[in-house]
This record gives sequence, C-alpha cells and structure tokens, in this order.
Amino acid sequence: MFAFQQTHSCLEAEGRHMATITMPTTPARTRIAPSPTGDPHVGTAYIALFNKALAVRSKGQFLLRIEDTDRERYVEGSEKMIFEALRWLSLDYDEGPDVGGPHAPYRQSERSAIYKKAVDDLLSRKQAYRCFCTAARLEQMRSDMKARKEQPGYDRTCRKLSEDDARAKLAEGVACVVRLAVPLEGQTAFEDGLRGKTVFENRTIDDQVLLKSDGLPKYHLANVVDDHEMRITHVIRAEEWITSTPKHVLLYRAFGWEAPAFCHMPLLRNKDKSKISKRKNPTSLIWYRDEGFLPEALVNFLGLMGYSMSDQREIFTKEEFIADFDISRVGTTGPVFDLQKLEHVNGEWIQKRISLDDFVRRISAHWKGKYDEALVRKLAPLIQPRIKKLKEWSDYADSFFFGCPDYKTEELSGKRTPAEAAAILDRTIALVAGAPSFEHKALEEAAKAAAAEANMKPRDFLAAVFVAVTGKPVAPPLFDSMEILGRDETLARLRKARAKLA
RNA sequence: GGCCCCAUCGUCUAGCCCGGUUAGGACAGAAGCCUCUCAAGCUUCAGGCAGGGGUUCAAAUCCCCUUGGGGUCACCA
Repeated sequence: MFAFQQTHSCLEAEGRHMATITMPTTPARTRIAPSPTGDPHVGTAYIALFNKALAVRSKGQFLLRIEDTDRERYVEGSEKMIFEALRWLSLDYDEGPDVGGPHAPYRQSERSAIYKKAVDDLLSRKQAYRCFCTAARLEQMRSDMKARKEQPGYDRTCRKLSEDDARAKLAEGVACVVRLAVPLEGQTAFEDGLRGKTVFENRTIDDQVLLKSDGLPKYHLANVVDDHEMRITHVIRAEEWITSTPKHVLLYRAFGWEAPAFCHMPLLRNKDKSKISKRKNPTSLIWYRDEGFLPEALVNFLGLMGYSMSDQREIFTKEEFIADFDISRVGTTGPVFDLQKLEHVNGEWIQKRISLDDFVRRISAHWKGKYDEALVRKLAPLIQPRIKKLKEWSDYADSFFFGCPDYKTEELSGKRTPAEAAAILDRTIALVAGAPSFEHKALEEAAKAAAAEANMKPRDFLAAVFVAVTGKPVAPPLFDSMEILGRDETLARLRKARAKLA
C-alpha cells in the first residue's frame, strides 16, 4: 500500500552512504513526534526538516504528534513552545494538535481509548500478556542479573502465568502492565532506508512494556498504533531508535499491520562526538532565536548536517533544500554540531541573503523596539555587512542610541603618545567645526588631507579620532558615523575625548 | 559488557553504488593584499582516505579482520 522502490542490490550492498530506498513516487506521510518535556530541541527541528522535505517532495503530508504519555516528565507550556518553534523555522505541519486534521486527536494523552483497544486485541490473541511484577521485584531481578553478569531484561515470569492466575490477580486489583510476547527464537530484521538490512536476534529483545500500570501507553505501543492509524508511510527518526525498531516491527506484525519504511538519521553530536546534549552544547531552539540566528540560517545549517546538496551549495533556502532533496544523498555519519560554522552560515544570511528592509525588520523584532526605528534605518546599512548574529547589533549600535561610553585612555592614544593623540584631536576639532559639508565623503577628504599635512598615514591619524567619535575601536565606519551623529554630537565627543587626554 | 550503527583534513563534506582524480570545496587556523576600526573581498599556505590483510594491471572506492567512535539495553521518549 505504501509502496516505495527497493533496489534489487540492497541486500548485498554494504558500502557506506548506501540508501536502499529511492524517493517515493506516491505521496508520503511523515511526522515528527516530540515529547513536551522542556524547551523545544534542536534535534526536533533537524528531524522535522528531513521529514518535511520528504513529505513535500512527494506531495504528501507532514504532521506533528505530541507524545505526552509520560506524566512524570511533562512540562507545562512545552507543547506551545514546540508549535512556536516549528513555525518560527517555517517547518509547519499539515496536521497537528493545534491545526487539526483527519486523524485527530494528535496528542497521545487524548488517545487512550485507541491504545486500550489495541492492547485488548493483542491480549486476546496472546500476542501480549499482563505482568504483575512490582517495580521492586524488577529492580531486584536486574541487580541479580547484573551480579551474575547476565544480560539485563525481563525474566518473563508473568508470561508463564496461567490465564486463571492472571484473571485472579486482576480481580484482586493487583497493579499490572501489559508486555509484548516477543518470539523467543529466530530473528527480526528490517530494511533501513539509509543503511540497508539490519538483523536482530529475537532472544536479545526484551518483552517490552506496552501499557503502563497507569493505563497510559509506552512509547513503543503508542508510536506504532498512531503511525498506523495516521497512515504514516515513512518514519524518519534519529539513530538512537535503531535498536527499538525490531520491537516496532514485531508489534506491527502482532497487529497484522504493514510497517512503514524506516530511515534513521545520524545523531547530532557534541564536540566530543557524544549525542548532542544541553550540558555540552546549546540545544534549545529558544536559545538560537535569542542569540540572533535567523530561522533560515538555522534550517540551512541543519540541512548541512546529514545532507549535501547535489551541486555542493552550502547556503540555500529551505525550498531549495527540499527541491534538491533525495534520500540517497542523506548521510549516515554523526555530524558534530559546530557553532562556528552555524555562525558563518548565519552571517551569510544576514549579510547577503536578506534585504536591507528585511534586516531592519528583524533587528526591530529581535530587540523588541529597544532601538529607535528611524535611527535603525540609518545605521542598518553600516551594520548589516558587519555582524553574524542579530545579537551583535548592540556592539555596533549602542553608542549611537545611548551615548558614548567612557573613553579608555589607552584606546584613545593607541600606538601614539597621549600628547600626539591630543594634537590630532585638536586638529580634527577645528576641521569638524569648520567643515562646509557634513557629508561623509567630504569629511573623509578633509580628514585625509589633514593627515597628509601632519605627514601621517590616514590610519595612524584617524585611530584616535575613530575611538573619540565611536567610543570604541570596533564600530561602523568613522565618517558615516560622524554624518549620522551630526556636527554637534561629533564635536562634543571629540572635545570630551580631548579633555580626557589633557 | 551484549547487541546495533558509523569511519575522507581539527569540523561539515564531495568522491564510494558503476575501482584509474595532483583526493575537490566550505568553516576554523596561518600569511599577505586591500583598508578610517571591525567586517567583507582577493591571493596564498597548512591539514585527510584509522590500521592490516585480501581481490585487481590498478583500491578512498569491492571483500574480510582489527582498531576507534557512537547509540541502546526503564512502568522515559
């Protein structure tokens, strides 16, 4: 039903980057299924991008499902942040909790009846069984196994329970979970769309808990039931799920359902190559937004992690990425999430890919009106080519809005003596006071002439002036700054600086 | 530790499937040019096929082993 081509050689192919499926020729339905357990995660956006790409490319649908079956880890407000973050990145979904859709509800906590029915079905066909073991017993069992150096896993005590015994315990009201009756022998294999065939020995697969004693499903159950009910055709998820895939395959089989295609993306990594984590790397999408990364740039960078464009372009829009997208170009090696490269990509976007007007809009939005709009407009062309993150705007702009910071004498005099710097400032004050035009070109010519008169190179002459006017050694160009500041303010600053050197 | 995944410059990667390249690009680094600071731009430099066996006239590319890294082993997802 959800057919996709498998290449004939896929079973023998062992080389790397060996995608075993081709792009679907029928509409694919994909999904992202985050848990609302905290700040929206950069990995969620990463996986969402690839799922979205496949859906759009195949003219299918991309949906959002909230996996909120863990009451312990549930964080209030997290779900809303997920919605907002995905929209911020333009990774919007065709179906989801806040947009609805034909398979609603899209929140697992609201689908209990569906899981209950599914589990009853499994139970009645002996594909699953009730387990009455207490947490304490399980813990004891595990530590015993560990002491004996055995592989940990449920010892299947309750699987041997007679139907009558189980019924009796149930009647007594003993708390229980439902476990999947995993075949004791044989193998379970699946074809990973990116990696080829992967085989697991069934004896290494635990009798997974499907339904918790609180009546809520565990991930494995909910995930399989929902993907089936929601007609998901391709599951693109992170590599960490590979080892649970055979459990899912077994579940599909137990239900008698056809499994979707699985593609396991490489995990985003910290610098030390471990799975990306907030202790070692910023992972919150909120952080990236607050830092002044453009959503376009973040998506662009995420695309670079795990994919390479067919023409090797590194700066591209989401649309360009999707247009190029081909499963066979998706990588399998875990990419280190390099903030420096992200900053480079963001810089390319800020400096070259957005218009001046757009830049102004984004600065205003990022700083929430902290800066006067008219002045932002004047300054924007000077600052846009100089920053890599919206957050850096303040470094260049503040002295135009909030006054000149106090001068550091060392910065003012620079490589010259304070007396020499003072002389230069005196000359500049006279020049600025008498300048017929306060247009930056005219100022520049006049200043350079003065430098020549003083028998100095422009850069030497202007060093002190630069700091005097802009307040710091890193700022927009001097003469443009003067023009924007105006004659009075420029003179005031020069005099204040001169006084500092007296 | 068992099982599973992965392996080209420090990092992201092209090349691998369909063996023959001076192994290409980007970020970061170094040097220089340009220059009113900082950016940008331009020109250079440095840096890699994890190791070992095969197969072959020829291996980054195909096969095997080793090593290394990662993931996973919950009434979390």
